[in-house]
Amino acid sequence: MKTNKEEIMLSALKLFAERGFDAVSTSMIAGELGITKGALYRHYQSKQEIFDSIIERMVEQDEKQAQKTNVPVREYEEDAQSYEHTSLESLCEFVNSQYLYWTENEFALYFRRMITLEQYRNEEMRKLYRDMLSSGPVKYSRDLFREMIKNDRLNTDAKELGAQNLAVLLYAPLQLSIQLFDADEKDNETIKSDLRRITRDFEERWKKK
Amino acid sequence: MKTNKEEIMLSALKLFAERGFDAVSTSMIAGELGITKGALYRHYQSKQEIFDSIIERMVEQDEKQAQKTNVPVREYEEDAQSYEHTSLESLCEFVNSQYLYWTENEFALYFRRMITLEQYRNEEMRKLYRDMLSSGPVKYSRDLFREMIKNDRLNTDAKELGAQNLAVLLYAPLQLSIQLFDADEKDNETIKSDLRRITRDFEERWKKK
DNA sequence: ACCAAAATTAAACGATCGTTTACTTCATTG
DNA sequence: CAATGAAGTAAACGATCGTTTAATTTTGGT
Repeated sequence: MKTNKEEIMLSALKLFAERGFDAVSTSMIAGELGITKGALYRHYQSKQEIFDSIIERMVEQDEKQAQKTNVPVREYEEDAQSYEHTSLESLCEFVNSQYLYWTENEFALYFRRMITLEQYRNEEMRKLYRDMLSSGPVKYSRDLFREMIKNDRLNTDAKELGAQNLAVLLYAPLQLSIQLFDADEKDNETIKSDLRRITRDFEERWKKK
Repeated sequence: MKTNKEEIMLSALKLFAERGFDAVSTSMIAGELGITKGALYRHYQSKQEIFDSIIERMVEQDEKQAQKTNVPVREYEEDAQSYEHTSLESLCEFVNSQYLYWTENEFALYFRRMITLEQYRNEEMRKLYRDMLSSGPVKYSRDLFREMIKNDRLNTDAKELGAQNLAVLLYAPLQLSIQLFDADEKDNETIKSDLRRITRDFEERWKKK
């Protein structure tokens, strides 16, 4: 029965996502894997190192995920060039793919819950939660809307409402949909199609006539 | 220096909201109050009892808060009568007052964070989180929209979109606004007025012409 | 000012925490 | 097949957990 680092990380992640880092003991992690806690230390130097490697893994995966989407990368490239070809359509598509990512990708699902539980602990965790799940994506799409307004890709109503509010209107339903998923996973299909309906409505409403 | 139950409850709540129930020790709670942990047990039988009394207190306060709003109470009264006089305007007002409640009422603010950290622990906590903060309010306003559609108080676009999606569109910006507040409390005033702008837009969009 | 009641302290309880140690079992490969 | 290193076990470490106990201090009413 050879346990590897990957298995330990996933078992620990699932427990951290349910109870939070401090509430999960090394015995619990080991128990989940059918080994004793001493054996964990053959693979990781400490419980903290397991946590750190989860973060590291997620940051990597998130960067890969960002590259796959149609929208420009989330890095701070002030280069306006990259924003130039963003369409309302691809932004809405991005929202729907984000829902799938945070609910159906196993690692992303549990990581999201874990970081939700750790967000108020210290500045580092708060920043991670912010960048990946709350104000980060909002700021990011606000910048895209700003550019789209400047380039006259949206209608006059959109210009009047402003980039920040547009970003909130687009991103908020995604956030709530994810929460509804957590409330009852069985509603997944309904939530998914409702979100699709809502983004279609969004697209229709603000596109240039 | 006479410590009372109220002080203990609030100190414990603030710590629970930062770290989660399991991660907070009785020594930490006592330390926050400038006493030793043994003294806590003159007021509460156990650490769990402190937690339980926080829940109890919040449920009471939440019922009071619900009665103060213009919208009908959230109880399961299938009595359609009570929904009859709900207006789009009062629903939007409700959303804005909810933002104030969950960010500026001290007890509600810390309780919300605490229950956010406990939501995945067990079915009881999940239900509490759901009822107070996620699918509960959505279902509640969905029912209101359903009744408003039936009574022909909304325009044809609203009818076509459906009560559930309207509820999501109304409630989601509130949820995200609260998250933005948590991300950076200094933005409170901006977030507040943005939310007001968004609900005004909502009202304008779906009201019967 | 005194005295009972209430509040607090310091110390100890067994349990469990994260981690280390010494020893045993397993799996691979030359 | 024997040997070698990795993987796992069981036990112990000191620290801290939630809780209890006994002694001490503080408080409030007459």
